[in-house]
Amino acid sequence: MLNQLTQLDKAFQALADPTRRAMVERLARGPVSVSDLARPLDMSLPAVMQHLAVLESSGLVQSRKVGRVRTCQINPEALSAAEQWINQRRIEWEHRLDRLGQYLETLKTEGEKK
Amino acid sequence: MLNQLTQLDKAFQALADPTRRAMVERLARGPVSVSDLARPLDMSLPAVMQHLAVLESSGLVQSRKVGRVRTCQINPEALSAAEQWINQRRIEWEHRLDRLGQYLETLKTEGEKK
DNA sequence: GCGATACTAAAGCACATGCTTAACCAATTG
DNA sequence: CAATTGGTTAAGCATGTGCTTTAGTATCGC
Repeated sequence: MLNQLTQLDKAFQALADPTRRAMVERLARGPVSVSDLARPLDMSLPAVMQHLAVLESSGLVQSRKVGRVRTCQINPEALSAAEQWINQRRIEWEHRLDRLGQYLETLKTEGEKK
Repeated sequence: MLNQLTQLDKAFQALADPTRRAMVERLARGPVSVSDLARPLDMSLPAVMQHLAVLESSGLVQSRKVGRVRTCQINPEALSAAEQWINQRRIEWEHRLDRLGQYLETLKTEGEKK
């Protein structure tokens, strides 16, 4: 719960870039090699490598090299950590609205008693 | 679905900063004025204003000024847009694993027939 | 072994980000 | 109306980000 905050920083920052989101979208359909990952992207291979490094250091993606080809995979756990942070804020907000609604309802019925 | 990509960039980028996440956490518990929002944060008011500007341009937060006090509120729609993007990638990945599992299961029963 | 393939490492550069301080304005409050 | 409170603007600066190019180093297929 301590260093995890830093992991959230990294996860959201990784997802903030459209190129990296495109990479994640591709990886969600299955593991791919670096050069396959790079093929549809309009930039140099080193640039893609740098994006991959960001994704890996955020924990969103893992990769391992076999022979000369590095294969990348999504890590759903890191993905759901980010998802849950957002989810909790939304839930919290909605509960607040519920309580507010109940309160207003109380005021209303109190008013009717008079 | 077109400009929304840019909105996703902004939403994730907004959430990538721990100060801004702290602000969102505070706002999830209810609307607050700018100076109340700033109070627990260890930085100048202008710095907080700049973070607020980022949150607003991402659509995650809305604010309006009455008299001399600006009150900030969370916008759950923008929050859930980001949440859903992540969710879809995770779902996609899990479905892939399901299909893979079924395929392996098929291979297994095929093998048993022999 | 030898060329092609698949990455990797390093340096450099333009632009964005996250602060700061120093004014400044506009509603309240006494 | 003067002082305070709550917010805003602008400028400046250190550091970070997203590329590029150039120059490698390991495999792989013949």
